[in-house]
Amino acid sequence: VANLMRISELAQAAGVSKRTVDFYTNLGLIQPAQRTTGGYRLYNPLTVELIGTIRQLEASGMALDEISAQFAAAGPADLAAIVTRLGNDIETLRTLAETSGTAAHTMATTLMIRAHHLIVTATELLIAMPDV
Amino acid sequence: VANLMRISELAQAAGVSKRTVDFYTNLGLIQPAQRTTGGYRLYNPLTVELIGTIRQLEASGMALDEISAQFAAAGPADLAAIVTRLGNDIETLRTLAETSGTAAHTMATTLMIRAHHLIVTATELLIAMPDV
DNA sequence: TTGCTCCTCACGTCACGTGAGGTGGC
DNA sequence: TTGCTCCTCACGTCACGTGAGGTGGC
Repeated sequence: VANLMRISELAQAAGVSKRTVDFYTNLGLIQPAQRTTGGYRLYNPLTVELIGTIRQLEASGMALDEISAQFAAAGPADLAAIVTRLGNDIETLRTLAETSGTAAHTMATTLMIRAHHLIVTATELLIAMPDV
Repeated sequence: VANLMRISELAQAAGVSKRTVDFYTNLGLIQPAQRTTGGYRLYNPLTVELIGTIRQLEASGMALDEISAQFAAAGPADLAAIVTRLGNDIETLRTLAETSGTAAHTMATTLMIRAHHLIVTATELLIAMPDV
């Protein structure tokens, strides 16, 4: 196990404060790969990406404890099933969109933009997320 | 204009406290259709549904000021375009889903479930939202 | 010694309300 | 008068950090 990072290196590389790394560690969102005999945390460099992922998820509106719960989640959920269901529901929405009042239309658009952000974030995760 | 409601009727019908109706009114999220000469607010009964919509949007993670901004938004956004884009991006995600690690898979599933909630909410809006 | 780290306790900020109390309409 | 309403100022709670300060490792 080479190249483990101390907190300030990690913070710098991830673009957050040391305090935030400390905070996330205490929440259990990230864990040091090991500790020195003196108790210094030593992080796997992949944690840099993991922090990036956490920030993305936060920006998508997930609370830290939800993110934490997901990282701890046991089995692989059925992503394919939910994606299929999503596709179907979008078809429903598409037809509805053609005959709706403007106020609802505007609100719905906002929701769909948010949904789109989530989908983009999920895609980026599948492409880039380290399996820490 | 018949059947205007006072604050306690509205609160009761919408299932929120009078204080909350007051709060939303002050934020401009809802408006009384008129006021009595003494200043009592009189709300359109459709406001009951509107409050329901607001609660749904809140539950979907929208902040009140965003909801407010959307109600105030001018033009009809291009819902059809964003829905189409969403559909395309879901196709991308579907193919990715077949070859992803479990950690990313689990996170992505969570995001998709949230996206699905947004889509369901948007659909319900298009079906039910009063154009207040 | 110097600068780094850990830990803990407290504080800061923001969103979303809620309480209370004085005021006037009904 | 009674109960309703308005308004305002303050407080409560929770999430997400951040500050500061004492401690020990490097």
